[in-house]
Amino acid sequence: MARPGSSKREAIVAAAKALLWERGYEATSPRDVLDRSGAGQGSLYHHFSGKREVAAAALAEMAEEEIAVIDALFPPDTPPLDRVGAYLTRERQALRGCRLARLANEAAMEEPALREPVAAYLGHIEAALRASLEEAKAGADLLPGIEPAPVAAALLAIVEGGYVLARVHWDAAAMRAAIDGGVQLLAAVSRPQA
Amino acid sequence: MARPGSSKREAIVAAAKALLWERGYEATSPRDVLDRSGAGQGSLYHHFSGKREVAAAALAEMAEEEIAVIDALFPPDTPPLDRVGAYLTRERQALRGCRLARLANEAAMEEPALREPVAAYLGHIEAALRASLEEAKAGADLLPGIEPAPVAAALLAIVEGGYVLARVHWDAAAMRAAIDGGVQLLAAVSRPQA
DNA sequence: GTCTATAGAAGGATAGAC
DNA sequence: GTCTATCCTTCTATAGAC
Repeated sequence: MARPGSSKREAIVAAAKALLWERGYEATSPRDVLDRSGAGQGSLYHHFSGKREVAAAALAEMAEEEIAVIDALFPPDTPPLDRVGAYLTRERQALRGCRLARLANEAAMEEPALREPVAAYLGHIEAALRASLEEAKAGADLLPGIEPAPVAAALLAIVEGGYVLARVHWDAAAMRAAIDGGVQLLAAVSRPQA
Repeated sequence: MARPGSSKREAIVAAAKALLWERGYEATSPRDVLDRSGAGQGSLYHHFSGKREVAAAALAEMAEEEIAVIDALFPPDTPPLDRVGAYLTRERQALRGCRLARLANEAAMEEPALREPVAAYLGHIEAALRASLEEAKAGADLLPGIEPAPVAAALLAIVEGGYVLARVHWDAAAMRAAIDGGVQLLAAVSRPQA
C-alpha cells in the first residue's frame, strides 16, 4: 500500500504538501487534494486509508526536506554563533507561516501521526541551536551565566512566534522586528567581539 | 440587531468564545455553538448574519477581557523590568494555546473582522512591553545598545512561540524552557543589580 | 492502480410558525 | 426573539468497473 513508486501516489502527496501549507489540515478536503493532483477518488483510497494518512505522509516528507535545509544552515566548520545568526536571519515567507508548525493549533495535531513530524522538525532545530550555543560557551564566546538549552528554546520560539505576529498583523515587518530583537539579545550575551 | 441585552445572543457568544479556544474557527460549526448555548437556529441567524459574525463578536469580547488582564500585569508604579518579568512568567495553559493568537494560521484570519481583535490584543501587549523597556532604558536599567521596540517584539514572540512549542511537543515544559530562556536573555541586557 | 459514480453525514443558511 | 423544520452544498469514504 505504501509503494513510493506509484505516480498518482506521489501526485497526491505533493498536492497535500502544498495545500497543508496554504490552508492547513481542517480546511483541506480530500477532494481539494484530488483536484490539484489530477488523481481520482480511487487512487487516494487505494494508497491511503483516508485524509489523515495522506496528511501524515505529506508532513513526513515536509519534515525531511526542511530538516535538510536546517542542516545546511549549521555547517560544523563555521563559528557557532554565526550558525545561530544564520538561522535567525534566513529568508522566510512570513505571511505563509511556518511550513510545519503552522498546524500546531489544529485539533488534529493531538493525533501523534500528525504531530510527530512537526515535533521532529522543531526538535531538530532546537538541538542544532543548543549544540551551537554549547560550543560557543565552551569557547568562551557566551557570557558565563547563560544556559544553552533554554536560550535555544527561546530563539526557536522567537522565530515561530514571529510567524504568528506576521500573520496576525498581516505584515511581514512584525516578524522582522522580532528577529531583530532576537539578534540584539544574542549579541548581548555574546563575548565582546575582537 | 446587535442588541447586547438579549439572553440568547449572550449565550451564543459565550459558547463561541469557548469553542474558538478549544477547537479554533474552521473546526467549530454553527450547530456546535447552538448545541452548547442551548439556543435554536433562529436565534443565531436573528442576531448574526452567519458564523463569521458570531466569531468576530466572540473574538472582540475575548480581546477586551485579555487586554484587561494584561493591564493588570503592568501597574505603572512598579519597576519596569519587574513588569516585563511578570508578563513573561505569568501562569498559562500552554497546551490550550493562546486564547486569541491560536487562530493566527486559520485561513479565515485573512478576514479583517476576525484578525483585528487578535491584532489589537498582541499590539497592546507589545506596546506595554515596549513602554516598560523604554522606561527601563531611560532609568539606565538596560544596556545602552538595546532597542526597546525589537526586544519587545522578540519577548512577545517568545511567549507566542512558546505556545507553539508546547502544542507541537504536547508538553507544557517546552513552553517553560522558552520562557526561561527569555528571562535569562532579559537579565543579560539589564543593568547588574545592586 | 486508476477511474467514475454514489452514499451517508455534517456544514451553513433559510423559511415560517409562534 | 426564539423555535423547529427544511434545503442545498460540501465532506469523507465506499462500490465496483476497467
